[in-house]
Amino acid sequence: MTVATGQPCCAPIAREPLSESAAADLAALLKAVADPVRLRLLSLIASHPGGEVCVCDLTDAFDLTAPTISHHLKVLRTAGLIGGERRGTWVYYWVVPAQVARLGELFTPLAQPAGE
Amino acid sequence: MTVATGQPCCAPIAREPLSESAAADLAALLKAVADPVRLRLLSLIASHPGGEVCVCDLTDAFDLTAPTISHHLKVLRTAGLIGGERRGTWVYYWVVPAQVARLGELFTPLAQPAGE
DNA sequence: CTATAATTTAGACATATGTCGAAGCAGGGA
DNA sequence: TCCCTGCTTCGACATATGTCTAAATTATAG
Repeated sequence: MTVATGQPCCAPIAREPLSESAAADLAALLKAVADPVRLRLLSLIASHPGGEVCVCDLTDAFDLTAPTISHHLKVLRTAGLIGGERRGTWVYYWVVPAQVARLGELFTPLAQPAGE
Repeated sequence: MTVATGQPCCAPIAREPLSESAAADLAALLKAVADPVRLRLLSLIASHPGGEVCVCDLTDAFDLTAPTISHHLKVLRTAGLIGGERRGTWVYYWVVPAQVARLGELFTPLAQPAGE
């Protein structure tokens, strides 16, 4: 009848129907990571020792032109998932943990379907 | 220096660079939820007492035609995020927790940037 | 000041995606 | 049997997205 797990019960998504505006907001965030290249970019940046990566290193990891990588980085940045800064000749990017965490929280404690 | 949280440290995405195929696979899953309508649909289904919802109830919640709702449900279903079945006159849908959990796990224990 | 290297911006183009109206397919009743 | 209701499939269409080439921008080195 009631939930069997020790969870605080239910991801936001399962607790109550998402409002139209919350859905739009979250969908925009999800769109930013719903691309193979951007997922890999995010992973590359997040897993890099030091937490920062030079664009030059990112470009080498793909079979894509620099403008394309730049475009994807901009999408991630606009979504607030990464931050970036120019330092001399190179530009460095790092992840913004709080924003990435929003994605995780959305689905995580889902587990059981609502009623059960 | 080392991570300060009690976390098992780092979501898969931050532990090591995602492989090309893993990224493609996960991006497909994320694409399925990276839409305001589908997010709301998933939330409506997940939060419904009983864990099942009739399509007729879903259609009423949106300013969209039935074919469009049907299309979105198919996308969610193809991604394995929901299951569905016809029972007499009506068709019911429910969420598949394991698949939804994959999304949460991807980002959840991220927290700190890798190196720090 | 000019040349070179690292990124981003701009513009173009092909493909993918969201939405609709019309038609097709069950099931349940008269 | 015939029809009506609920849902899906089909085809069309406008918009969004990913990628490229060419050009602009910013910084360092001669």
